[in-house]
Amino acid sequence: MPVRKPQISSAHSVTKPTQKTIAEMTGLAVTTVSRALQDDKKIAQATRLRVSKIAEEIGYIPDRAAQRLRTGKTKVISLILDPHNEILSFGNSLIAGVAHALMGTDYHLNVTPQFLGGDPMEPVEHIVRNQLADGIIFSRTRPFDERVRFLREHSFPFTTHGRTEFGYQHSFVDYDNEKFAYESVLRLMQKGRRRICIILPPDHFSFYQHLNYGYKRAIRQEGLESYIPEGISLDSDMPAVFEWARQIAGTEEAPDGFICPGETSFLAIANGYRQAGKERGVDFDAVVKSSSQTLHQIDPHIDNIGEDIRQAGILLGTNLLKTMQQPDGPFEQTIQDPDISFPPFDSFQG
Amino acid sequence: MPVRKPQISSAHSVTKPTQKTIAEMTGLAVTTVSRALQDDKKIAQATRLRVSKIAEEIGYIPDRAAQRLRTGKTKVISLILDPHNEILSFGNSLIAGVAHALMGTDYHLNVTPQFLGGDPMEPVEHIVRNQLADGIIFSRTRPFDERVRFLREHSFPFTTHGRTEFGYQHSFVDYDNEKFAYESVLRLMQKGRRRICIILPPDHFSFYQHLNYGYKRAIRQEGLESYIPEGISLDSDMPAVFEWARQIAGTEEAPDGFICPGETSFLAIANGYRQAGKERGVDFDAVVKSSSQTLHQIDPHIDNIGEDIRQAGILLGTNLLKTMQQPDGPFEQTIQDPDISFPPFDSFQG
DNA sequence: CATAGAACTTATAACGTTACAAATATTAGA
DNA sequence: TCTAATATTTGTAACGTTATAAGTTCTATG
Repeated sequence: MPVRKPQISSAHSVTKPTQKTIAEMTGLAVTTVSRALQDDKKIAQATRLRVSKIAEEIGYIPDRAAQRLRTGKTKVISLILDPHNEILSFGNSLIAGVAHALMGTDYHLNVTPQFLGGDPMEPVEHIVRNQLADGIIFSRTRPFDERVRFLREHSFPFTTHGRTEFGYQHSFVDYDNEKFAYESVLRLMQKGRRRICIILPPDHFSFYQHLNYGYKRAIRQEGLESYIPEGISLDSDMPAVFEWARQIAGTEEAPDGFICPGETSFLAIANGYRQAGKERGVDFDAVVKSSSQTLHQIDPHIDNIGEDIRQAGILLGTNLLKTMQQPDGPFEQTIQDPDISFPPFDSFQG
Repeated sequence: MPVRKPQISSAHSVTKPTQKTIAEMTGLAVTTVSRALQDDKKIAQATRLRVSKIAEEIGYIPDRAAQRLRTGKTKVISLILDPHNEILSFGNSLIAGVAHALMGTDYHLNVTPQFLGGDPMEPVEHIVRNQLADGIIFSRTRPFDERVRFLREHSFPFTTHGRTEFGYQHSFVDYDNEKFAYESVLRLMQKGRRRICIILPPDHFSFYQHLNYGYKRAIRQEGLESYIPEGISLDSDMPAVFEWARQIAGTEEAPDGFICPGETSFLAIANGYRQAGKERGVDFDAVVKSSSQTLHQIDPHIDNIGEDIRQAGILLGTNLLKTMQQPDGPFEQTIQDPDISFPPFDSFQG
């Protein structure tokens, strides 16, 4: 006689618990459960307590798809990341920071890759059109950033890493690149350098302006020579920078001081000069911007100015949350101060 | 004879178009529209064509929340990323690769940060419990990886970057670290190095075994000295590695050859040795594993063995898609070959 | 003790999609 | 021409949640 094997649905019920489950267990209506879970004050406190306790017990987890379908809220923050390598681990740090800010909230972090050289509008439009997030964070703003305009027009919450020059305001976190460049010039001059070169980002970015201004101001003020290489930017391929540095190192016009707003350009230049037989500390010096975890930790003798990108991520996350909670509230705007911690040096070095 | 007027909604309707919109425009039932959009052969080809044409015209985009609520499918692939910096731009490259593989499909990429030092099970459990994705990709497997076991038990589609040693099979992409280590030893020996040191990852990772085995095999074969530093791993802080290198460089037992399966350890060691007055190419040599875009491009004289992480991402993406389409299909397993391209060197260098 | 108001609960409908079963239209075969 | 089979379309219900409006019960006040 064939025996039908008993369906052993283990101790725990097979189907995942919903509000309906809780409603059946408590004898309440689903609506009441829903509102109790939202901690609606119109529901008796005793009920709210009872419901949340049972929810906890049976491991109830709200269905995000259903919530989203009903409310239109995705509970997702989208971080648009382009894989430039100006600062090593820029992406990692920013992700870590935003994720940290979102911990404890019911928001999820979604990282959308922005392909280098691709249309920066594309991911933004995609997210807005497909309702993929409730808020957007992006970086590398331009003075009149199309994305900012688009998101404003659609009243879509966002925060940026970097400033714009629109008449209206929006929430942002930026780094004081002007000060970075200014202080860098002074430091190099202090080391006796006169021909100081700065590697700038492509000129359509906002921080191009800031770096350039700080640099020029210090150069003029100190009566130094300005040197901005043609055809080389922060986004140039490393080999291109390397090759450029190697070639210029042997010429009359070779700079003896470099401002590198990112580790990669520094590495490329230092190597190029070395190939040409020139050593850092002897023939040239450099000030490098890096995030806390990298370069200056392995070479304490590098003149480093820090940009705390993880902290920027945290600020961006919390600011965006604020903006989403009260869309008409004040705009949170932070400009991070450069972390200057130069190693001591003997100004009369032999 | 009364003719049903086609609903002419104003030029641009204000509300976003749904299947209902299309149904009203065509006079079809919503069900028919739904099935036509799925290209169901039971629907007349003419109808399918008409529907898809209109859908295109009015910019219809299926509501993912509704689809998910109904079907249980999220159409999301989750990439779990831990922010180690063994290889610079590991994260960026992997993201770029997976995103590339997903292009053209209707799957979205979702990057879940795995906090360094956090429980590796946590993000996996979170995703499975909350139904946050249809498939998972994660890296840095362990021989008997809990995540693999968990996902298998839940019949949840996944692919890994790295192998495991379970009896059963699963889809993965891995790098031939054994060969990398082996070839690295040979290269260093070829350069006259005898005390060859390797920086290994923490020993619970699968690729610890592979690296270690390849290294040991070559060391034994060539009758060289093995040197594995205590307390230093690929995940050690850069300052710790730097400090260790600086100190050992001055001692009797200082290695003269280094195998660095990642750029950061190389940078730290090279700087440590330099601080101690020892130069690469003179007092020691190193073989570095890096992904295509970084180190060896700015210093062509570094002995580099490449790991194409972007390509790994592409494979992971496509393999996972395959696995999800046919859960009982064969497991795709790829082991990437190290890209060895040493610069020429004069073996009798003066 | 009646009653207004507060406190609390609930039924209904809807978000947009798709699975299922049922209905209708079309074609082929006798 | 009628029937059977096939091709195509449709109505209904449901996924899990929440907003709205409509209940119900309780409490305080006169």
